[in-house]
Amino acid sequence: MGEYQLDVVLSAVADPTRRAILDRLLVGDARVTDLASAFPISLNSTSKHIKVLERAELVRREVRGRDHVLSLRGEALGEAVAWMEQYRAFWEDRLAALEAFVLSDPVGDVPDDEDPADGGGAR
Amino acid sequence: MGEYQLDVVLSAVADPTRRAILDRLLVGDARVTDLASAFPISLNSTSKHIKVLERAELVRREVRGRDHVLSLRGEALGEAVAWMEQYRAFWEDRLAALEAFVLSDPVGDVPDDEDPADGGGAR
DNA sequence: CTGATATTCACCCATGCGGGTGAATATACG
DNA sequence: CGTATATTCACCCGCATGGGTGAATATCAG
Repeated sequence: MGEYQLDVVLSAVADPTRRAILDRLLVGDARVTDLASAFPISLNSTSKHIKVLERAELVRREVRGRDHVLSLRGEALGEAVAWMEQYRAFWEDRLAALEAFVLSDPVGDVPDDEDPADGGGAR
Repeated sequence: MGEYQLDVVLSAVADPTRRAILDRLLVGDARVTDLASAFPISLNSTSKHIKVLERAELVRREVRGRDHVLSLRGEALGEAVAWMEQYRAFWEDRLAALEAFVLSDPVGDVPDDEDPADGGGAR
């Protein structure tokens, strides 16, 4: 839910191997061994990565006899994206805004020195 | 760009303190000291976190004399979100899709065959 | 120049993490 | 039953990381 889960999810996805695992699962479900053989890491290491992804609720495990079938489960990513959306204004509309005032301000009164908001003030 | 930057960005954002710093910058620019005093960590530690955020291109530093003013710079988050969007189908439209075929298939001929993507199956 | 403020640099320390190996444990198969 | 396969458990190792302290390094103010 809150902060903690975001920690778990983001740090889980921060690892390239784990992202690769997720990418692989995007194609279809797979067993631990399948995943292990798809990457240059040991079966054991793969097992650990999976556990991390499981804790982050990014994969679901279905035990079928001796096989553990992993499948994708992206809700957690949805939450992560939701958090990032807060910052959307800082990557989207950014160029648009710049372009906008540049075009609409032939005088050249460019506020290149951003307003320091509240930041500077104190002390 | 590719994989590497995603590593840097995601691991940068995976830390709660760094996310808090970003949240703080959402309100307005701030100096290193301002950020440090806003959290229970030392000035030094704050400086390090900022450097990490800088490497991830999540904050911009403008040196004004002895003050370093930090400001938000979310493009990188945009890329991260772009990566996550790949998995959108696994959290969004999930219920919608389920509901959809349930409603549009009164016969009950559900494609429950071996659709691996589902995984949810019975249990 | 001298002192105060803002940041960083250079270390130190504990912990966590990715990866590896070898031994359990569970399930399938003959 | 016994053997092979699938996963995990228990450790071990190297390294990065978060956090801390104290000493540089800049810049501002007298």
